[in-house]
Amino acid sequence: MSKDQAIAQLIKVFRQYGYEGTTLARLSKATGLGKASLYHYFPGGKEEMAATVLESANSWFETTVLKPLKADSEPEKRIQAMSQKINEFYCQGQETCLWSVLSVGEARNLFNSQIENILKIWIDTLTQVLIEAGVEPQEARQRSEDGIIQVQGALILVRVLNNNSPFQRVLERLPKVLLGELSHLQSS
Amino acid sequence: MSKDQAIAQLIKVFRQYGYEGTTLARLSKATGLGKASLYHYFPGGKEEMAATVLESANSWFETTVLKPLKADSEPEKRIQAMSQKINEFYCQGQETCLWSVLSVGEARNLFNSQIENILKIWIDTLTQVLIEAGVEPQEARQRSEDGIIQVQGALILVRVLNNNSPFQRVLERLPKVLLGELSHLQSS
DNA sequence: GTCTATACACCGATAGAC
DNA sequence: GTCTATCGGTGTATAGAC
Repeated sequence: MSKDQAIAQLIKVFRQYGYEGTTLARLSKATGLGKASLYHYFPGGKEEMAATVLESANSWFETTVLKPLKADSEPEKRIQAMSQKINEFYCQGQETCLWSVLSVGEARNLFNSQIENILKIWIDTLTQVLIEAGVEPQEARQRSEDGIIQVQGALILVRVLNNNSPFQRVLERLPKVLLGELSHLQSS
Repeated sequence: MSKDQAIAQLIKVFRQYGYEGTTLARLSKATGLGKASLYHYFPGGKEEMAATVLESANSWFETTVLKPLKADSEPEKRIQAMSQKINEFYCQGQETCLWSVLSVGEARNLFNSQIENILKIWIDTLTQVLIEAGVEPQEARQRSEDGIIQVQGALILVRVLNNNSPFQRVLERLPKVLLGELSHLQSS
């Protein structure tokens, strides 16, 4: 198993159990590697594994979700592309958000600056698209934050209710919410 | 220190660290009681402490947040009262939601049914108020879910960005969002 | 690179004195 | 009720054979 293949398995464990709930035994079982083998790939141990997994997720997010936002097509198209990729990123809402689970407890001290960075980049990128679509800058920023709020909140509801339809609903209307076609959330 | 006073301290630890990140050492430090004293109050150990804390939070939520929703005043007033109490419940957004942290990892197996119950009651109660306010039943349910989604999502954004203004904004407009005064989220 | 074996700290939990 | 002392188990991490 290559390092990249291992990372793909590790991320599932951190997502499901959070940082403190993730044990080397679970990581070992998920990858099929012994503990000592994990330390061969990640000499820094659990903390390095989490950091690597987070870096990998952020990188995937930037290239797959954010890059299409900076494309040269109409803002509407870009936002729809983003919504689709978000759906993939969270596996139709069935997967917990790595960022939200790594922002609690001790993990917060270790990783929150990385998470804060990527989230701010997301907000900024989305804001820029909305501005290009003709939305006032301040309003654009609020709507961007609101869109992300809805995605994150829906993930929690899905997890608790064991039903991913709220997530699907949020994603489907996300373009309209952002572009204001529902006259939604105008600071009014 | 009485048992109720102890519970008030325990809840802070579980909120901050989640279930697996909460250790008896931290619970002991937060309450000022030795581990053995904690076992005197909670013979079932950490699991019983978490269950008690969750039960206490749910009870507070039902009497403080949900009861006003069933009052005999206008729906608008009731919803505004709810928003105020939610603000208290989450300490102006500075406190993590106990439900969301107890719905990950192993804690999910132990507590999610309790959390699912209280969340469904919240949705149902809110839906009923909106129906009384003249909203169509299906639309009322969706808006109720959306309101809760926004509260939960805002809490995550606040935690990651170290800035509680998204939470304040969500709470301020919550009545309008629910009552549809922003023509918000009509299934259109 | 992967394994078994192991070191050492901390975990949840208990015993028993006071 | 609260404490100190301690148990068995598990946590992270390492050593060393292959």
